[in-house]
Amino acid sequence: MPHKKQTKKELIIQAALELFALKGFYTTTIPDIASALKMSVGNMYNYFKSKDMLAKEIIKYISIYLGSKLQAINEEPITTKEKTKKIVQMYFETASNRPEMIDYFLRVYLSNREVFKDGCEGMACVSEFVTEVMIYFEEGVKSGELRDQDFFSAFGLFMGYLGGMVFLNGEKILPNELSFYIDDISENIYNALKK
Amino acid sequence: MPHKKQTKKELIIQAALELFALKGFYTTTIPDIASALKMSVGNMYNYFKSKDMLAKEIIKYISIYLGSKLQAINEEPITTKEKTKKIVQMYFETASNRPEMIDYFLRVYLSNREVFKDGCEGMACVSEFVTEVMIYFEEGVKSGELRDQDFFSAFGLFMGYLGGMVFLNGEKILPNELSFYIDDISENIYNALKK
Amino acid sequence: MPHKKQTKKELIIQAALELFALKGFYTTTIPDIASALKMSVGNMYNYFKSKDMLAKEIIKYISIYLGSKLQAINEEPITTKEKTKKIVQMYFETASNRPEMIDYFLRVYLSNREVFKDGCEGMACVSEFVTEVMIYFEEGVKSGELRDQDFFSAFGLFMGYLGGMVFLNGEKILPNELSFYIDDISENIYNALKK
Amino acid sequence: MPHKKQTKKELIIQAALELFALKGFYTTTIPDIASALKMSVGNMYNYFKSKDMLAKEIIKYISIYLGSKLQAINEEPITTKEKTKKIVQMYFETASNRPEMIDYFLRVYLSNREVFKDGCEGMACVSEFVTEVMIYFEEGVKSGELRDQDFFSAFGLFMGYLGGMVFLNGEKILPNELSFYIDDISENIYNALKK
DNA sequence: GATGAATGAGCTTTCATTCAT
DNA sequence: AATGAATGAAAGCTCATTCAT
Repeated sequence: MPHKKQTKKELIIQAALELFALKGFYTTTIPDIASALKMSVGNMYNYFKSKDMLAKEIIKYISIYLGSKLQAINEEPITTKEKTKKIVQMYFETASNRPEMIDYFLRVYLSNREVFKDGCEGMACVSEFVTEVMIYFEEGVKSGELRDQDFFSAFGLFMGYLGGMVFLNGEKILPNELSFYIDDISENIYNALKK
Repeated sequence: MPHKKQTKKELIIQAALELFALKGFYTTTIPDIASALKMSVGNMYNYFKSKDMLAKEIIKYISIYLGSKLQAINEEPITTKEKTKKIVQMYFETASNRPEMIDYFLRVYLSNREVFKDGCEGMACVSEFVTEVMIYFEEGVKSGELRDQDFFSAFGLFMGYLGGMVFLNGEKILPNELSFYIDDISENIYNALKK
Repeated sequence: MPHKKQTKKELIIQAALELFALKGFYTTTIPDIASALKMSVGNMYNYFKSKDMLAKEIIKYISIYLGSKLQAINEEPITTKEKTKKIVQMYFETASNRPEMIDYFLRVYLSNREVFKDGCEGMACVSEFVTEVMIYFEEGVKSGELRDQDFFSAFGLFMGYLGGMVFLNGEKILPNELSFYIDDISENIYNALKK
Repeated sequence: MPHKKQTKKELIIQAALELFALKGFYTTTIPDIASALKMSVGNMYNYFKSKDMLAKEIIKYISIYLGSKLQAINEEPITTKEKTKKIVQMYFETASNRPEMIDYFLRVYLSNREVFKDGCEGMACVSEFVTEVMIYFEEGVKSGELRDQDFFSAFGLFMGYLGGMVFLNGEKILPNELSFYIDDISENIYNALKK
């Protein structure tokens, strides 16, 4: 029954994702995850070779999830300015509805180099996501809306900015909800990138 | 000899800062730090109550260090546009010359909530730094150069952007050195914040 | 189908024998054996009650195998001196052609007392083999060729010597192949035992 | 206090040696050893890097112990025939008084290849012992008492024979005490090796 | 007979912290 | 202030065995 196995693997990914994002990679133990799933520790290892491998599968999972959301926006017949806002909106919505996704990205993936060293070189484990940002940017340049600057500078702005805001929100030091900032921020970003 | 104690405390902070930034908080052990200092493990505990307390002292130390650099820029009689560039420059220079400072900020402080939970609520442990960003921003607004938007939105942009670039640089996926991007980035930021 | 069951049981014994001899009893897992046989772990347990029981059945199997080889030699109408050489020859041939047999004997059976404690007391699990050595010895005494010493002293010489040589060969520290030593060794043994 | 550390290391070696010899390498746990010493598990690791390393240090210790006993015999101004008997005697006395030494050799070292693979290649970890056997043999040849056969053939005889007897004794299937066989066995060996 | 997911006890090893010296 | 041996809880991971299908 390969389908059932797939299903259980995803259950594990989901539970581990939430715990890693909430408590951190090193402070979440395999028994923590197993008991959240009412599953035995030993059985966890029938689905993942090691804690590190699990962490890597999770970031892939997130990359695919966010990448597909971005792809949908990229495919809409709208201006780059409108896409910019939609992306910010999507990012903040994800941060609200599935905060573990963004938190994992920021707090587990970006911060524990040693875990992702082997197997996630460069952006190998987040390629689906990065690719879509690249498409957004290149189409904006092609259509004449965006300045043709170095992609990584633009990428750093976009992702750093959004990540920074989500972080501040997580620290509960933003006076308003994330959604409150959507207009300001997408305008800031667009202003920074436009021709 | 309280002076000498202060000195040794700083030596510990410096060594721990480097190791935590390089290897991560959980993968750096107290014996690691002690042996880097050719000091006994037991003696370390004469200067710090616990590994967590050491981590908190380090972030304070960084906050004061970066805060004073920012203060110097804030006090210069130049336009906000010029300040913006100088801040970007200073940040990237720090990232080049003392990478452990920025890395610690990004990879230890921002990512290990559980460690800083008690004692660093809100921005308590980085107040010196945040205060100077606030001053930069408020003076820019007062002088009429910057739009009077929510401070945290501006802060998130500034810090998220710069942090994102340093992260990309650390991952060795930037095609150029950080200094290459100073103009682009300070322009992007200024464009995003200006009136 | 009791016959088919016997067959599969022997397949398991053969595979387990090879793996135990090669990798050791404790470092060979039941899944190792099962996957070598392309059989499920659960099904293995339809044929053997436990890993220990499997180990015991294997040593019996080896005892019967070697015992029958010895019996054939014992039944030949030749002198004890000639038999001695034939036994050495047979032992070394087995060590060359089916090294797992001798290795299992030396490295699994002789070394893991705790496994064979219950059920293989004394020489219970190698009786077929020991019995034939006994016959060889007693006939040699009866015929006047061998000195009538304590059987176990003779047995220890014979088996210890051969085992020691096979061990040295396995360690790859013998400068020559085992067959090179057949004459020397059978002469040494015969000299030691003769009247 | 390096002396104290040395002392404790030897205590650990002695306790581990006994337990490994008695219960086997894999069935003896580090907690077993620690509690036999009334020492904490963690502290054990201040003296040995791993269970495997401990096993390797033990075999070295035994090699040195037996080597020095052999050396004393080798240095006596007696015939090779007399030395032969003394060696058998010494070996059996050790097997009686410190059975863990011989048992470890036979049941742990000889049988768990995988443990000693790295660091004990060839006879690297038993060189002290083997060297003395070599000296015994070569001097016997030089003095004209022993036949000049391949050393390893002689070594296999000697050690295999003695090991086999100790094994049979351990299995409690020898009708007499080991010492009972000293004359028989040393005569057998001498007859086998003499010119 | 056959499967392989599931269990859970138990292993080796690590490490923050303490404390006698 | 300084040492580093000692502690012991807890981690990641393994594997013989079971059992629902």
